[in-house]
Amino acid sequence: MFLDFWRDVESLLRDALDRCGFLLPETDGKVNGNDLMLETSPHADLASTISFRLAPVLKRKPAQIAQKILEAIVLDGRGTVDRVEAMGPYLNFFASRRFFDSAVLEAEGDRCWTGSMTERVIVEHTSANPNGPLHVGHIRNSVIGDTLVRILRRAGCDVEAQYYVNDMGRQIAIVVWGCGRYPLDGSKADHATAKVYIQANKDLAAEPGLKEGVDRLMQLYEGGDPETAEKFREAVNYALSGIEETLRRLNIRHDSYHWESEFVRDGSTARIFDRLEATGLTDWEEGSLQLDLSGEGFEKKLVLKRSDGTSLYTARDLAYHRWKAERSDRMIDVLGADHKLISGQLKAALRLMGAREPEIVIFEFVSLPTGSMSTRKGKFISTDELLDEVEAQAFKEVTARRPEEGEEFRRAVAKEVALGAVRYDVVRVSPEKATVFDWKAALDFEKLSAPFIQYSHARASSILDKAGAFGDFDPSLLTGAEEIDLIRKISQFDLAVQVAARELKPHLLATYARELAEAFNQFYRSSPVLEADPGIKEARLALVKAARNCLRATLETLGIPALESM
RNA sequence: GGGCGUGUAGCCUAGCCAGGACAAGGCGGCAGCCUCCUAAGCUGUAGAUCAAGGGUUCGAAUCCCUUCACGCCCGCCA
Repeated sequence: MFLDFWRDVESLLRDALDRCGFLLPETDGKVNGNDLMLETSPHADLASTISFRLAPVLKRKPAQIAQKILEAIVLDGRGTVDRVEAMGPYLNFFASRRFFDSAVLEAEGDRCWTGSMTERVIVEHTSANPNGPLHVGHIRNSVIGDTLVRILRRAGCDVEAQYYVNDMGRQIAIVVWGCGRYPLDGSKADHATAKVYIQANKDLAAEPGLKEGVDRLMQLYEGGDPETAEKFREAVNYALSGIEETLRRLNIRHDSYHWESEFVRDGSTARIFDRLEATGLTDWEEGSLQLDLSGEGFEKKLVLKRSDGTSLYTARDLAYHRWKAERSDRMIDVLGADHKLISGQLKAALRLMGAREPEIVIFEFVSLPTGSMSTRKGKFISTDELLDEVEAQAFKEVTARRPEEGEEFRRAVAKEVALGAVRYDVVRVSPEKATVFDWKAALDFEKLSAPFIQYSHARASSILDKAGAFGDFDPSLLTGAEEIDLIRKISQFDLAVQVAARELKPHLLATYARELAEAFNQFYRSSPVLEADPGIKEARLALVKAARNCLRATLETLGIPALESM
């Protein structure tokens, strides 16, 4: 849809530039190949500022250049471009009626929501330590990760979502050690694990000599002691079952889980040591194996193996990344800001081995008004707690708005609204922004929120439901400003998905969703559908259906349920 | 101390990477709209020296430098 229009504009503009003999100046960073300086604009469907770029080279005024280019543009009257204007230095391109008509037809037919990307992509996200429940800090990882998975799938990619299970770290050894001292109390698995973990940490802090017991467990596990392995397996699976349950509430599912220990047991971590030693950049210092990354801009050496012979996280992670590289065209890791340095070192080490590097999506932290969260100290708001709270609030809202409905309906709607609200609240903010968790904002269901979008979808569904089947329609009757704005927004779905997928920025799709819902609500207010004259009525019904389909595709891509009624 | 990130109306955020047409939304404030397809909606209005200072440019929220504030990291933790 909109991408077709974009391509048509590009080719018109390129031809015109050729005709004028204007050579495009070298732009230093044309990241997305947009050397024609095209952008969507309030003044046109697409606008180009290319004249500004050409001005210094041609030594002429931008407005004159724009005029010159305009005169060289040849419209054949059959494509998606209707007309071009030069507004001073700006070249404004407008889509044709044919374009809007076909956008309505395609969207109404509901078969136009998948892009043409074909890469195999592995997205690793969440990967929280199985030592407690997901807290509101982890949600950011999970929601950004899952939304990226959905966006890339929508763009056409073959995506596998992976959870990298840390079963070899100290935190887990502490859990296993703690389970030997305290019983799990029968509460939800991840929460029960956290209680043991928190208590074990208190004991360790109070009595430093106890640390030896934990070290011993780690050595036994890395050495492959069967009895110890069984204890770890059990503890990790137990905690993981609770985490999975929470992810399910967030509408998140991983395609596969990969345990760190797999990469020790199959010898691939040992091969990492060999490969890195072969670079000549490693050293044995006091019995530990260290990698010198100063050539890659890292001051401190990276320790790969402890002096007791056990491997460190990064070493195992290197093996995991080599494994992923063999099975994908792209690897994407979603990581918290505290992983910035270590992920830079990981990439550097992969470079040294001649292996492909992952693309890292970093998100900044979510903190509480009282400070940062900590599983170890038991200082966190769990995702379960948040979802329960938001669901309760949503139930109150539904009850106030739809008192006539039965409890089952209101419960079901509250659940979907809460899920949407939480996901949208996380994904609408750009990942590099640190945020402070705010109960009031989390419980607000107004315009800048999922319920706003879900509500638009429900309104559209309700109209279609009341109308029943409708016959032939003529989209060219849709000429009102609100109608055109809505069609334009619908047509831009492919653009929104492509940009979000290319730049790995889920929040762009959140913005698009808000704009789409807004366009629909404005249309809804200004244009009666069921009461409209014959002809207009069918055309508007088709537009409502197109909008409903587009809203549904958008919500689905955000992992938010599209409700028929709320 | 070094590295990375952030700083946009009372509050929360988009725009910044690839500089251009009036700095865009939401919350909160004020004023309107339910004899009409779900008012979780729509319309209008007030509110911003885009942290501060300097520089580059025809043009800077956007690029460069300096300063300040906040966050994260600098472990034989993950």
